[in-house]
Amino acid sequence: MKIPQDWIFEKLKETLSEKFGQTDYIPLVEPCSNPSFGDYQTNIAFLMAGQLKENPRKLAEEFARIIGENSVTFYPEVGGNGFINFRVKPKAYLNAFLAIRSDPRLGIEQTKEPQTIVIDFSSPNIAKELHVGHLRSTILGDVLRRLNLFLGHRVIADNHLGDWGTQFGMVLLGYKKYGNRLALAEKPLEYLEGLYVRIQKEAKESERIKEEAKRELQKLQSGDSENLKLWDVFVHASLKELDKIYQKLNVKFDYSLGESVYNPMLPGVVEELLQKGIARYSEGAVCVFFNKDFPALADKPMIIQKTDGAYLYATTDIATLLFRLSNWQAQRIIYVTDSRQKLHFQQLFALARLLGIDIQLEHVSFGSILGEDKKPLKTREGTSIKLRELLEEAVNRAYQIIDEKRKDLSEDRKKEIANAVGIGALKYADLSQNRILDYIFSWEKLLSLEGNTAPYLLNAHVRICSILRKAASSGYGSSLGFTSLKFETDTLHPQEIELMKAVLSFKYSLFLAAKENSPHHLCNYLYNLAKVFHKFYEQCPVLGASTESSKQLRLAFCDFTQRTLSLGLELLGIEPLKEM
RNA sequence: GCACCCGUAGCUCAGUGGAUAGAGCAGCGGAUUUCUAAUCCGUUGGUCGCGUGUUCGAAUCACGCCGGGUGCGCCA
Repeated sequence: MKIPQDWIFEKLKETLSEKFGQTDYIPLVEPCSNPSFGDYQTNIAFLMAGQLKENPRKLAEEFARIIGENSVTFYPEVGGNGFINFRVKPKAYLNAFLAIRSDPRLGIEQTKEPQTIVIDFSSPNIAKELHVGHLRSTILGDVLRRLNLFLGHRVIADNHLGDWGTQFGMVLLGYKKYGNRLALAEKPLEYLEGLYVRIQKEAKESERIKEEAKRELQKLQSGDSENLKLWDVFVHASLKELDKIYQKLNVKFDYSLGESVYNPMLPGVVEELLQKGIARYSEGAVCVFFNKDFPALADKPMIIQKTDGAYLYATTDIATLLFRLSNWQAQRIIYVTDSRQKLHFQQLFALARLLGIDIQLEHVSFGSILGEDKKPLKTREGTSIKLRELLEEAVNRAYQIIDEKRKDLSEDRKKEIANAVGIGALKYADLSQNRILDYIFSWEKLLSLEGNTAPYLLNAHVRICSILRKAASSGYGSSLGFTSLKFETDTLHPQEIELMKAVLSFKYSLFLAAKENSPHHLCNYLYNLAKVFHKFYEQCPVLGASTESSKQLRLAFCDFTQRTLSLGLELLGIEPLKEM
């Protein structure tokens, strides 16, 4: 659906082609850098001036004259050296709002070119507990899944589990040496990780242990029935525990195809690459070299088979890529992993090109989570923090705040709210930051009720819900169905206009977040919307509005803002609480 | 050694070719018999790491330097 900003864009394009005979320029229309200039600005005159060798100011004035005053904007003003500034008529905002307000998708169309997108995220090594390091991939990937689904794509969320790697050699050996069926049944992941750590330590000190672990792995990979049986037990125990965490985080997958699935395909993959001359033997290992077409990878070969015949992470990733292509007809694959794997994905993508695969491949990388000392977040003992414990602490801290502020609520309700606020705050702290950067983890900032935080957004949502509840109890039902009244635009409060402007621009934040795989654009938008709403809330009484039509219109603003916040939070994987 | 990422207010961060660089926190000063103050308003605070260039215009692009991080043939 068209909003004033779209209208301005189209008007400019129309003017370009009809009056200037230009179809190449794409005018940039954005909110004015300073509100005193107007609502929206465009730099089109600068773009054209360069090539046409004209004075930008003169061009801008010509645009202004041609467009003139119209149903959407007042007469455009030319500012600076050639900016064209548009001031939107309140009536145009109101019309756009009224046209959009009953749309369940809030005026956002589904894409006309749906793609099949595979998102590879979370992807932990199993037989070990999830730790902080898994948090970013898990929630970032989940948001990308939600976002692309909402925009109308076919999305396949695939948890590429590390269920076949070296850790199993250690765990198998550990279990055979110190195994305890009861302990395994009780706390599977903790127990398995304990075994892993123990053997890893022993292996560091003893070559013999190292060899034994390696042998257990080889036995597993060559189909030894005892080891396979144990492996199966370990995997299932791990998955059960993992699911608990995913459930707490409200993260869902369509598939959880681990590395073991691709294991049978690996010899064929290597064989094919050798045959095609893409790979060759080097120092006993099979390598892919990227000499000519990929200068950045010139001296960075990709090893796909070790001297001892074993396959690697890279080999599995190639098999996985081929699988996703042939079984799912993937048109785009997004890998959500930390930025240290950048080189690996450059190699993988380059190899895909060598194989003639030309689908969209993206590495959505992200930085590390640091402690307040700017070093990787660790426990006091120096071990990595378990995700399970991090979630518990977030919820506990939220509970303490709620317990303090809401003595009136039942115990169960307080727990529910603490859960949503704690987990939401944890997710939001991560998502609201540019993913490329490392970020510094701070409980204080996380659960603060001020600033760019989940609790602040939730609070705005809660307040609106409270108004809507009160309205409903006095007969205003769902404001979606409210009667058609005539709304006077000249009595609109500036904050009402601000609020309309804010809710109408929701779609741009979604498009940007999806295009750049960066949810923080959506967070910034929602934060601004919550701020604008709070201002409106301070200055414009809703239930106590001076006229009936004003009251109903303000209820409609509340309703639409509520739905926008609610959808935005849901896309971020945060539960939009109705009270807190 | 080479490659990539980062450097913006005391702190945490937005802003990646547009006008006078923004927010939050912290600090200071105000507002509440509330549509939930879990809020709002005002205010202090900047050689955008440094230098040179490209451009009508640079925090943003190019090159060089400084500082921090990450990666670089048998880990994932």
